Amino acid sequence: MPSKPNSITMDAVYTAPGYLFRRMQQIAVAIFVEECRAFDLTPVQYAALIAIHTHPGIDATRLSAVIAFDRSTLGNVIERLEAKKLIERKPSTEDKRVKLLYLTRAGAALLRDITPSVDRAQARMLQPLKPADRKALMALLSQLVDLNNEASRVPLRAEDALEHLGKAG
Amino acid sequence: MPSKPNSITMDAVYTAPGYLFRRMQQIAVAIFVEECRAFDLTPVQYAALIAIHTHPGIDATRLSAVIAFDRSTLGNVIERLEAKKLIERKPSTEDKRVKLLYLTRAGAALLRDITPSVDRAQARMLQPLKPADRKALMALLSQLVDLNNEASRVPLRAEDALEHLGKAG
DNA sequence: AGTAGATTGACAGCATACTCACAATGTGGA
DNA sequence: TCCACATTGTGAGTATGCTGTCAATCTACT
Repeated sequence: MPSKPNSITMDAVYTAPGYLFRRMQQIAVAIFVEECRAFDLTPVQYAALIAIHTHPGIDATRLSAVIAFDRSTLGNVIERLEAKKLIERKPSTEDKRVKLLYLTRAGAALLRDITPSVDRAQARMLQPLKPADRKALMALLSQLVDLNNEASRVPLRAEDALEHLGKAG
Repeated sequence: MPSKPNSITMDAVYTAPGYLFRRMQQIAVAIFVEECRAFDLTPVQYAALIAIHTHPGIDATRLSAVIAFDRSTLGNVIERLEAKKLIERKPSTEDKRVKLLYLTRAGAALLRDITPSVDRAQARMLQPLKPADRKALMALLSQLVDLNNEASRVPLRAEDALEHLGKAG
């Protein structure tokens, strides 16, 4: 079924990098949610919990840099995590604008319990590929994400997380 | 900077396939929007326009299958495209439930004019990689998306688009 | 013919993901 | 000191992306 020359076809969509990235993200989220259904946690909420666990007492702005997540959106995510009693917000004594984030005991427990499900989800995403191809894909994608970091609206700033250590009480 | 054994660190996030897919999608959308700012068109709206151009008279349900896009969301996308006068909705004479989708003259013109910008955006997404690596990444990702098609909530059904041909007036 | 079940588009609701704007607060330079 | 500027959290607004449900309609089976 040859297409007319000069005509726009669906190939312009199906073979475009952007389309493949969108599809893969869709698939990844679907697999994550399915595997973690029992815990009622989204991929973003999981990333936020991990970051707060790794950097107790981090504030929202720094958290957004650490997980490359828009600050406005993060506000809602934090609200939901707080409503589920997985994290706590405590005002900083040094800066009245800042609210520091901590895992609750329930949050820490959930993080421990959900790990096997998350690992299963991550494995499932790559499962259809041969092991060597999985490694190759991850290597290329890591590179590309790193090299394109500044192109996104919210670049990843992993080192930002360390700043609060000098200030915290 | 060694981490404690048994402790959960940010590596659990940064090296996870799901996180890389999310980051890459974020970056891809940012680049697309930036390149196509003059046309005020999102990646999803672009995909929908291409699909309607390729399959004039398609209905919303089949369109959602052709671009692997959730039907509920697609309703809003169609509304916005209609508001911008890029597409038209005409009731089907054969099935009173169905509304058939067509590009307007303005929609066709925009599709023609935006193509260079879209191509530039797609190229920019992969630019940081060496040409051979770009090909390798796209090949692996195409494979993975295809093999994982059923895992997503809205699997791609490219062949669905052909069904309306037998029915249309 | 008539009805059970499927399909279609629409709607409500939740969760990302971004824009811009704003008040409260903090910081550094004149 | 005081004032311009930056930062922090928050809010409104838009756009995906999903879950449901619903009425209208169509199809297939009896």
